[in-house]
Amino acid sequence: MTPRLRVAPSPTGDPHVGTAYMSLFNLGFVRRHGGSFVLRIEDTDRARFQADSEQQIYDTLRWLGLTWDEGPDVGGPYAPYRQSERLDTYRPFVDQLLAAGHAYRCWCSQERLAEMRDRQRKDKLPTGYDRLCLGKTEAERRALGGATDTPVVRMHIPDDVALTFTDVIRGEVSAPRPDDQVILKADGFPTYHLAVVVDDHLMGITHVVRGEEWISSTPKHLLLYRWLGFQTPQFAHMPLLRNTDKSKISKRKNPAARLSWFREQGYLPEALVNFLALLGYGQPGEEEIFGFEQFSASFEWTRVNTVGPVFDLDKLNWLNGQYLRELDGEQFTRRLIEFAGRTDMNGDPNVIAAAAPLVQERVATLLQGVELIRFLLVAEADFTVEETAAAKQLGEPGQAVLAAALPALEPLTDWTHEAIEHALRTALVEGLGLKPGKAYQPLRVAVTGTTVSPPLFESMQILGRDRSLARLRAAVS
RNA sequence: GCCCUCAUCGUCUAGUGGCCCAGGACGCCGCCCUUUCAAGGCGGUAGCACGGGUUCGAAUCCCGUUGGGGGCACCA
Repeated sequence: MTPRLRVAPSPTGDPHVGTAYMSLFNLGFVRRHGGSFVLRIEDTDRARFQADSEQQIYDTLRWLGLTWDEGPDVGGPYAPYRQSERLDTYRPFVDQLLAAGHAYRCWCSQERLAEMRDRQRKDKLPTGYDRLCLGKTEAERRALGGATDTPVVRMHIPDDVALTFTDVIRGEVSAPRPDDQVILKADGFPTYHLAVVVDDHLMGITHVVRGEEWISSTPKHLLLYRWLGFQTPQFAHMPLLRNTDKSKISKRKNPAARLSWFREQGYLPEALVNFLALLGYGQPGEEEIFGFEQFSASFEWTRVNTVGPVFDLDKLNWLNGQYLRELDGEQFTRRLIEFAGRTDMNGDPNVIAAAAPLVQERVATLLQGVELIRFLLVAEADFTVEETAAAKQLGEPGQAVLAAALPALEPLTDWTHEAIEHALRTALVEGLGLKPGKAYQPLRVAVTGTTVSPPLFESMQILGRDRSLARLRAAVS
């Protein structure tokens, strides 16, 4: 049997990093065993639906190279792959469950349900639907009050519902006893529970890979599979990615929960993939740096850990730096220019190309790279020197350095970093008897505006004679 | 509150009864290199949550405690 796995994000905002995490593990398994990876859009919640979100899902996943074999945009034998376009598909199954007595209509209003929950909470009882509508006709139910015109359909959970199942990551797992879960909402849309089971079956999904938070609803799904006569797939409940405080990773507490954040910050997709593969997973070998091919070649569900890993940006930064430095110069330059093009530092590509070799081994992200050469990219009128840097380096001693440096540089006709270095070394280190650090730092501040920059002489060469001298003169007080 | 689930350095992990007075990586600290910052090199800090068992022997097995996490929606 060739495996068919799917990832099923809902278009409800910025794609979540968890979507990439699940996709990576799905794909690792699929590529190893020669199966198919399916992308399905689960847009059954029209209250939270965001139109542009679906495109963002495609863009970020493609950026990471986690591509699917079937999906709404590429088609496939089981189309449509968007749940909102499959409403007619779900209806007969609901009717079938209703007819068999496995489901029933419920007219309880949201208000009544909320009150019921509050009361259960207060009485320290387990929460769950109290089955007021079970076995009643609409008229009988209406007589009791707290009813609405538009009923939902609920599962009728039997007393002997199976609470344990086998998970390919965790082994035997038991889950809490479910209540009579809604499977068809008042607006005619199915809930997740019905839709996944039906779609996974119809689409031939063999392994259901999802987050740990779904363990508690698996018994409901198992029941649905049985009632509908579907073969149950295998389950893999992945550990949840965590914030630093160990809570489930959230966009509110963690910028890294937003998948597009990594791109904005200038992370390399291959570094992110490597990092994600490291999370909650034993390494394929000694080496921590490896690509998707290696990950996939030895992929095993049993190697996935059951503890939710904290998303550690320090490690990602290190990894990204490693990938950045492994790039050959041309590649790095290309990526840096491309990245700059998406920021407000969209400067002259030739300048970026000239400066790229100076920053490649100094930065962890492309964003840092662009920021480091900002002083080369800004319009001269917008150039400013940081206040704290000026206060520190452009005082008395700094002015002496400037006074000696300017006459040494002004006569230079050969504006190369070698010539600049020679002139400055002669004038400052030998002439004034300064240590190199003391000698060059004021110039660095004057020319780059900060105390941290790429190498000074090369920077001045790229900046050019006129702009360099102008900035040095401007720093004289 | 109820149910489920998990537990090795700060973080990611190796470890499946003796090879472990626990190994690697990131971070952190120190030194070297050095025009700043990085990168690189060298060295260091730090952990089996706790308490009982089982066993000749436990990080590894069992029980309990504590702690963490998740779920308990007409959200996924």
